[in-house]
Amino acid sequence: MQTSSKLALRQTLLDHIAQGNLIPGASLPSERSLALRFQMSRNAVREVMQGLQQEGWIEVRQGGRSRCVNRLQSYMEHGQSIETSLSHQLDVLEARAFLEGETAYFCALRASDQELDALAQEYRAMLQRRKGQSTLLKAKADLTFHMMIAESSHHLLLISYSQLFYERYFNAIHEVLSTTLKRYGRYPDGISQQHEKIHQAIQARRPDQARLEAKEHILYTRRLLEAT
Amino acid sequence: MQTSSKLALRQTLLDHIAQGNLIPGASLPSERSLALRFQMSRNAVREVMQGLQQEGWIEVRQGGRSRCVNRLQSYMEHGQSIETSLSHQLDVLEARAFLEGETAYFCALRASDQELDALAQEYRAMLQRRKGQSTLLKAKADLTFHMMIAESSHHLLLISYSQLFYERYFNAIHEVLSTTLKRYGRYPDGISQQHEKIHQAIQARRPDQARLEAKEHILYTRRLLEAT
DNA sequence: TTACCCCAACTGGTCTTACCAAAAGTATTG
DNA sequence: CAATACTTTTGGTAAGACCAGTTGGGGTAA
Repeated sequence: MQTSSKLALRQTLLDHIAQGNLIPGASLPSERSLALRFQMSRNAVREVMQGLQQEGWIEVRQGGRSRCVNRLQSYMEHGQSIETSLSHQLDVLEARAFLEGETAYFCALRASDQELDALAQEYRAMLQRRKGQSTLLKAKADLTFHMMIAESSHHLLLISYSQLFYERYFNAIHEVLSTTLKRYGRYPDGISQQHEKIHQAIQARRPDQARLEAKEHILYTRRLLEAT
Repeated sequence: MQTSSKLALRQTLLDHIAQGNLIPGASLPSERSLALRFQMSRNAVREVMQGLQQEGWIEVRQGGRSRCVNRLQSYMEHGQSIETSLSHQLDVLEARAFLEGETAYFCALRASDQELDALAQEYRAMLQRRKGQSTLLKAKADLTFHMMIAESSHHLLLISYSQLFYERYFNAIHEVLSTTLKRYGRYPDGISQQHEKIHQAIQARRPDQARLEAKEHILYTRRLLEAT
């Protein structure tokens, strides 16, 4: 009976990870609370956690919370240099186009109602904030919006990839935005409209439409940069 | 302090395995005794054991003792059919020639004095028993002698390999012995002499000599079979 | 307001004790 | 000698206590 509890706990946690409820970096419930919820001793919980840790799913530190791990990390450990060349930025945007399309697709498909509400709220806040702020903050707000979409996709691979992508290529993305803003003085109408279209498609739960809009949005940005 | 104990215990066990003191199939000390010996809680011991189990070093069953595992097992899981054809038997003997040579070498090099005594005792017993017994028992006695040499080699890879070898190819080996005995009516003098030479070389702790004799011993058997 | 620091609560790490369940060993019995 | 029943041993689980870091919030000072 207790052995099945251990398996149940393990499976539950793995499911949460696989389904994107426990995204990389998110903290797991404490051992004590899990023991309580699953009606098992903390001892048994620890053994499950240790197993998951050993398999590279979670990260455990004394005192701190246990965290879900981004398993793609090791695949990105090559080449620390973040290129700022034009060709590299174009490459980044090409990859991002695919990524954004898929995350938008799965977000529209899988996001919970609460997540959609939160997304709408963040979107409105982004519109407000956009009026008078530094380029850096605008870029951050932009990324936050896109990251929320990614996190609501409940797609482990996409979430992991997005995290690393934004972490690693933030400078490149910021550069693009900076260049674009410098040229137009403000967000081009195209970009604002595209954000709006993406958001509407997601809220309407139209996955294919969301994918199309998101992909086009990035490719539009790419064309702007390319025209330099 | 306790963390270092865990690492120490883990390293100690792994060392014992690597050095052939804990051969595959051998049982480990109980959790309670290890906790006592290493001055740590049984809890901590269990975590170490579980780690080793997860990495495939040991096998744990409730009630029974924990056992060291033969990690080569999975590499030998192909082809269940034990061929008794001549060509296959010759192949087996060729592989065995190398194996016996190496085990004899490391046995002469690394065996403890107690192990050499036990080997001498087994050798004498084998000589006595050889006089009037079934072919099957003679084959078993022969394999026991060779297996003792392998176990005294303190060479994890050779021990693991020998175990699987004898387990899997016992029938083939028995067949060879049976054919040989049928033809000569008894152990050929060559074989007895070779056993004697191997044993003496090991007891004299002359590794190269032991390897030479052991290899020659098997190749001699192989030639006998080949001459069929 | 902002930045910093400190302390209480929280979380993982370990130890102890007790009891259960399965295997292994031992004595008994046919 | 073999089969059986009993006892011991061993791993599995639980509960409680305490230690050792981390976290986060409130207070203080700049």
